[in-house]
Amino acid sequence: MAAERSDAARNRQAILRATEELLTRQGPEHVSLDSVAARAGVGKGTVFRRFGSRTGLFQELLAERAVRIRAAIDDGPPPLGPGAPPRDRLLGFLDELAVLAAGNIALIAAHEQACATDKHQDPTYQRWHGHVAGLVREIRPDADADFLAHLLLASFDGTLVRHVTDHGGVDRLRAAVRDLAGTLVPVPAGRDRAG
Amino acid sequence: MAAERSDAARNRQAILRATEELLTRQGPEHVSLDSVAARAGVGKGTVFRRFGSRTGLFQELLAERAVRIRAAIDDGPPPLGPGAPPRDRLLGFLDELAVLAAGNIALIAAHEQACATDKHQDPTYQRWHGHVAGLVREIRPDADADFLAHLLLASFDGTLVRHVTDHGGVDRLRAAVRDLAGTLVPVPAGRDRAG
DNA sequence: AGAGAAGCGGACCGATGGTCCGGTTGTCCA
DNA sequence: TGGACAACCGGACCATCGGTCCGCTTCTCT
Repeated sequence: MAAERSDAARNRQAILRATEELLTRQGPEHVSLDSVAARAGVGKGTVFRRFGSRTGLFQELLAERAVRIRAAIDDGPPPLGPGAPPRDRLLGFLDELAVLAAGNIALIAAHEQACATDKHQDPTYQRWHGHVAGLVREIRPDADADFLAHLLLASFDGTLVRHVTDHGGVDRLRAAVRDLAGTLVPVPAGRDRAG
Repeated sequence: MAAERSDAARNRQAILRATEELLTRQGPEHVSLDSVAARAGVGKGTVFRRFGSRTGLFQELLAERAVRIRAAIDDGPPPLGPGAPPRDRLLGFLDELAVLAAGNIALIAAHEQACATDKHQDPTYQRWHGHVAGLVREIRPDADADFLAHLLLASFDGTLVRHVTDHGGVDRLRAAVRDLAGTLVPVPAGRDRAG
């Protein structure tokens, strides 16, 4: 795993930026790898050599956007980072994801489309799922944490996010997710959130 | 809207059966319209004339599989049909969907893939969503019923269903969905389901 | 039986993801 | 500084797939 050659690194960046740009400019369905290559000013072969496939490209782009959250969870301050009560960590994490998703709808949609068959194989998704499932399991050992984690993450499905934020903005999504997770995961002791 | 010509009706059936067959025989991704046409013994044009598009074909196939549930909800006996308490109707409906989904994984997956961009436009999905959202709204007027309904239906995402039923069978899915909906939707008065 | 509409099939098209290889460029050592 | 080698580049090329089109066939109705 020697370091990338300088031209290779430059091209990788060019491709990523070009993809971002095209994603925000037009619907995610209309971003073909030809157009990405053209906009990045590289050959199509270069795109595939760097990212392996359409799927790989969007996976890497998502990973890049999610790196901040990842760091915050692994060793950031509470409530996201280790140390806080599991329920707080869960709600905090999902709130971060809501913001991320709302701000990257096109990317999310493209990512889903590209990963269609093997959605659960994506490293970023797996990390998210592992984190959520772990927290859920901690709080509700009786529940099907694996399933619930997948379901909670389904809140950030591209179509759904677009639909929700179109009528109510980011805050509607955040509120809905908070309510959802808050209801699914009991408060350790005491009162629940009254509407 | 005169009745279909007899050869047209025959071909429609042939196409639907061929699609079913290919879906169960191989992965949903590998069912191309060429192969459907070939297996049905008709020309490709016929497939498109009947169903408009790949999306239309899978939508119609799903509608056909769901017609039983639809009838049960519109004017069947409780708890699915009108008359039962909303919570019972909701849990009953979701349980039916769980069984349907588990028994038609390939179709569900193909349908999702085909409807990728406009998942929420599918008539069957809209009907399901409307039903669920209505019931949720009835029980929890304070909640974001629209969002919750989409999320509850996300339990039947193809990838998820396959994953869950692969490790635990239909019953795991049914139990998980029952627990999920049961938790999200409060019991009118009294105790909740322990363990 | 005959006429006209409805339907048929498969050649054809454009787009797209993915591959390949002859030529180019960066890197590293002398 | 120069040269040799590996890594990399680009874009022509390929296969597949959803979707269209139109000349020919078949059903239906009188």
